[in-house]
Amino acid sequence: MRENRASPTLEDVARAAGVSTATVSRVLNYPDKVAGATREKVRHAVHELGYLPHFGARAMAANRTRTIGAIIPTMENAIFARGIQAFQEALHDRGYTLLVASSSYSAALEEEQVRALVARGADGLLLIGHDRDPAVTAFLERHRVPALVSWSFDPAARLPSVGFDNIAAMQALAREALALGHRRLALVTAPLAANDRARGRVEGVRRAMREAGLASDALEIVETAYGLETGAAAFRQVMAAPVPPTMVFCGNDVLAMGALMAARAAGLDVPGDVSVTGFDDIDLARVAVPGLTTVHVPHRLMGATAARSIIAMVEEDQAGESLQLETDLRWRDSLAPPPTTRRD
Amino acid sequence: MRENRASPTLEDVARAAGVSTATVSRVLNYPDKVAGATREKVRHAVHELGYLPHFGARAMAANRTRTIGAIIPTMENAIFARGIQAFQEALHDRGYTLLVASSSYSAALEEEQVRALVARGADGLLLIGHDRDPAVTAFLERHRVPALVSWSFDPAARLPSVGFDNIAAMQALAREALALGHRRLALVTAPLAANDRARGRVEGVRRAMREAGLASDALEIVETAYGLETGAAAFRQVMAAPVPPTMVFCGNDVLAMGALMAARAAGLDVPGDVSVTGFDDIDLARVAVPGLTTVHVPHRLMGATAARSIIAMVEEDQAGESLQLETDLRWRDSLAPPPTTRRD
DNA sequence: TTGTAAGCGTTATCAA
DNA sequence: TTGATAACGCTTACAA
Repeated sequence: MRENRASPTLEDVARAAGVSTATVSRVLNYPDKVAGATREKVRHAVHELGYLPHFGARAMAANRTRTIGAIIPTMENAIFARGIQAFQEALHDRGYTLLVASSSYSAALEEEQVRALVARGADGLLLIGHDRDPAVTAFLERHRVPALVSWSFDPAARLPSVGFDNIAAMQALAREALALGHRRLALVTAPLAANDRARGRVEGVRRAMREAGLASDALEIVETAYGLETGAAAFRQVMAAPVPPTMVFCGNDVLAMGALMAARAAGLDVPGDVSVTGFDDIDLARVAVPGLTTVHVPHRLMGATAARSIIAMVEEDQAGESLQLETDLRWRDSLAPPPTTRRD
Repeated sequence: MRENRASPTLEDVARAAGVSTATVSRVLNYPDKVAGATREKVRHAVHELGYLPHFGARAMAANRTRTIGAIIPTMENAIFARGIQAFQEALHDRGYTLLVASSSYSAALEEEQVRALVARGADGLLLIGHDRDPAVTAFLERHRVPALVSWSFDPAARLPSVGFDNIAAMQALAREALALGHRRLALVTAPLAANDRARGRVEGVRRAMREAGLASDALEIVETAYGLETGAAAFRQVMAAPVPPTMVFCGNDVLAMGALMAARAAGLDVPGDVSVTGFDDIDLARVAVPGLTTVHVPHRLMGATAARSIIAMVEEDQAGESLQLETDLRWRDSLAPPPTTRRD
């Protein structure tokens, strides 16, 4: 059995090249520590045999994998796709491989994924948002795996972060809406528990309301799972109020697209009858009819910056420095002054 | 240095529990081969120490990882997201972990990713489409890693596949367009090289044209990279012809959304002035204005079926059986009869 | 510049 | 039911 070894090993290569395994390993890892002729001989043998280093063996011997893990709430939508893509491109440029796992917005699943990625030898981890069981951070510390938070910025948090200020970003948007004259406000958001980004965005609207002298608890809030249909349903719910809002903030662009869908289906004109805004500025926002006014997040920059940061943490055993990025408003067509006609 | 060992090992657990490492390993892998009391002692120690098996060591000793790799052209869009999500859920249910890599629609990168995943110990691989360098298949054979193709079905291909017939699916759509009276047809597609799905869809339109007695080389084709903007540009190009088409097929929904965007920007009514169709039926297709008529692909079913199939290949050393899934037309608003007015 | 050999943390075979 | 112990494939002192 097993006469036909499936994959050649270092030893096979060494034998073929007539050198020791140490030399082959050196050629693979520190080419210039080996004489030119030897190097070529070895490379030839490697190629000839179709040799592939065994990752597990390497991880065990070297105790590092040049692998970074990332755990995002979901792969199924565009919100994280662009940033993660940039993250992975930047990692790749530095010779690192990205392993992506998704938590389905579940704290328990996130914890499981953290363990899975650490077990797989991730040298460092990228996590989304600051909200999580301290046990997770403790686990990471115990295993000496550096972690960086993104999509959220909080210099006071336990883990370093590369992200933006969700409160300020939403507050800026809400200020504009208030300046246009909106007074009856509603907000559709992802579930707030264990989601500091979502809570930050709510807080942003509230602060803008207080600034404008409004009672911030007058804000009608509907929490719902991520999705087009759920966004549509939440919008319907919010508009079913005896005195419906003239302005519906959505915690992200996908929920906002759902709201736009529901509005059209209900024969409501956006922004004539009601204004709708999103958050993220994903591709969809431009395709929407009407164009979706939203908060632009510099996803690609964020991903690239996060990559640089986590690599520094891994390689230089650095504490990890927090970095704040700026967001800005993208005016399109879905936000306008409220209807002037008093119907009641 | 390194006095404080970072992660506890099997040996630490064994010592804490007062048993041998073999027993700890048994508790972890074959719990019922160990006496109840011993088992509990060990489990307690595992928990106490926060022990986590070292993946690399395990891979090396057991020569399997319960990991499946998947290489998709891109993570940045929705086309693969849903299917892959279903794939991973099904794998998870069976105790497997999914590793996703993306090839950016590049054959060379795909090859690199295949090697990376095999090096990481993937027990099996999911690939998209049948087009690839035979060297890749040879490599997989040499390393004894079973692979399954999805998003395309071809019982004659070298690798087994779980997917649908791209030709027939597009042909069915094109038949409808022809039945509505369209005669000047154009098609916007992803680059055809190394993409059997895209080529199949073109062929589908051509066959329908021939069936209808049309010269199939009258089909105007524009190849372009994946994206909203590129789809828009390709649409503009196609419509700039001296005699513009009344019908623009798009090879996927994202290109179609780009076309819709461009049409709106150009003041063209869809489907009044020109009909547009997509392929895939991603979420966007429903949000589009007008609603996008497209080919529905059973992504979730495909992912789940592929998972079952690849696991069978891995566990039972099975050859892998090919399975064809059905697609169907989703009528929405972007396809209608051509304008009746003769302008020329 | 190259080779020898000792780990790295598991699993699995064989004995007890 | 449990324990020794030999792999597994690689990296890296240390020696030559």
